[in-house]
Amino acid sequence: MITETLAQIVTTALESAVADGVIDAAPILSFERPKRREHGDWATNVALVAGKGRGAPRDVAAALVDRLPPNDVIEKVEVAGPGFLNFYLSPVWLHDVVRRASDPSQRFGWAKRHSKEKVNVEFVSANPTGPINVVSGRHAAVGGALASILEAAGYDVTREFYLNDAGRQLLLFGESIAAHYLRRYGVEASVPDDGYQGEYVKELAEKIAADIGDRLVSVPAEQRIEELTGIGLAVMRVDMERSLERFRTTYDVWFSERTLHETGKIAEGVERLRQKGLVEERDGATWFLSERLGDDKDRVLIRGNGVPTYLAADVAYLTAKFDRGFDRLIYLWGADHHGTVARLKAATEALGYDREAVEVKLVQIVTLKRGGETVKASKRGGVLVELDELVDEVGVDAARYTFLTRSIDAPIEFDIEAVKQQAPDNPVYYVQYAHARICSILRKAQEQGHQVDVASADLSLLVHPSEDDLMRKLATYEEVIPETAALRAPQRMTRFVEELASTFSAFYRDCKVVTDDDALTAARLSLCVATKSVVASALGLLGVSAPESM
RNA sequence: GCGCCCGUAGCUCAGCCGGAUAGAGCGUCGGACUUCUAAUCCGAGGGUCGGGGGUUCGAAUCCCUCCGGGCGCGCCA
Repeated sequence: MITETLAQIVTTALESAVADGVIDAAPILSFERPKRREHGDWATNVALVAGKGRGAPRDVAAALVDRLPPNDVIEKVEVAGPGFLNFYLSPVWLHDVVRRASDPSQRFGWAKRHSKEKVNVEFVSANPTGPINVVSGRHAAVGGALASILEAAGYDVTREFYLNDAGRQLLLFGESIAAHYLRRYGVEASVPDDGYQGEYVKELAEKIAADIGDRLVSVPAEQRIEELTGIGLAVMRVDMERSLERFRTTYDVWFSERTLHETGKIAEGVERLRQKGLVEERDGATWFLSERLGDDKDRVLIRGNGVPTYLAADVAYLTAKFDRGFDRLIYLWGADHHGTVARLKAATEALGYDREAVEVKLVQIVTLKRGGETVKASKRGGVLVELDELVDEVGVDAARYTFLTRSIDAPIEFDIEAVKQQAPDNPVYYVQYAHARICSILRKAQEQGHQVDVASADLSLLVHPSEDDLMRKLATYEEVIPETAALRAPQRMTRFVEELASTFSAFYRDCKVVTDDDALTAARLSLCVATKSVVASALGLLGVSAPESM
């Protein structure tokens, strides 16, 4: 990457300046891309930092310029403003970018060296007691994009869904199905007050009845509920997976909470904590002394009735993940779960793992609205906006893109009517249109007998400011991937691809690609191919399609 | 009361790991299609970056404080 080369050059100058007593020590060196074109290709503030207290950062900057070793990268250096060093690079590096970017098999922008770090990204993990809703859709879009971007940044990533297929919620779900099932056969029954009221439960019960008939009507209630829970769970599980796949969200692992209970892992986890002296029996329950490890208060692991809490399962699950060899666990949780982060971190430390290896990203609330009216999404209450419904209305691309332009820290007000209405104006189409347009140009070039051969094209013909801008924008992709991954901020990728599309549009406006000038046409076609490849790559990481025509 | 998040253009939001003149989309107003895709482009208008204080050569960005909004503070998940 060009910044590495620049860093080497400037470091040499810094060392020389230290040796000569111009500055005391070489500060941390960083480069940034100036917002304004006249500030060069890359800038650094080292002189400002190193000159601190010495009064004249500009003098330090000038001294550094004098000490830059000879090289074939930097075309010009200027000392600017309070003491910035602005570097203007030789166009050769941009040509190199175009060549590398134009070949999709080279995966331009992706990490060259693969980290050994194994990362587990767990996201959505919704209760399997109802269809995937719009809120989970945000998690699916963000988690999936984040996982892909981490992969591009060189991590070994596993996408995981934690299936809460145990516990009270599931029982309530089973009881709710059973009530509808019985009523279907004329037996009086009602859904528990705290059960699942949604219409889909009735449909589910009827579907099951159609499959298995009335054989569960006359069996003991306990058996009926157990069997219906199992069948209902399996149906919902398939349904969720299908909705998520339709939303271009796939998983490597569906991890069942139930297996933790059945294999004794939960009891083991409690024992491990007990051995650390962090478990205490109190009021008939088993407590984790998490307050000692930074939590607000101690937490119950095993209730008085012998049933483990969600935390106990989390402890076992945490262990299971580390046992599978992961170095880092990223959890995407709804912001309403932030209160449980401290206990998970406490458990991490208690079990002897690195606190920092567990990273909980809180995805802020999605407030659902429908025509201005707030709807409280709740599976149990029966009010929900299904992801499938959103996809039916606005399509996968627009839905994903809408979620991916926002920071996970930003609460989203999601008015489904407004989103449907605005769908045609969604910026995603702008980006896709740019891609389709490039494809159209390439088709036209081919019709006219132009061959695209980036290797032999004379890229030094690309001298128009719009060509220059486009090459520079392409070059930034190499920083966008690692930055987006490091900040866990998929919206950066969305912004980037939008800017790239916009920069391409300016190029399209100013520079006719297919002309009688064969050499220039070849150069511009190369730029088109590179742009197409980067747009497709970025959209791919976001899970958005890149159409050949629109 | 305590904790976490948010407050930036009319609306929805980027920018926040300190940098040079704060951005985008939508909306509004005015322009551009015999042209490689007008799902586009060009231009205009629009801002006490919630208020105040501090740190710094430099603050939308870091710290403190206040105000406003959201979420959470269970032997629920």
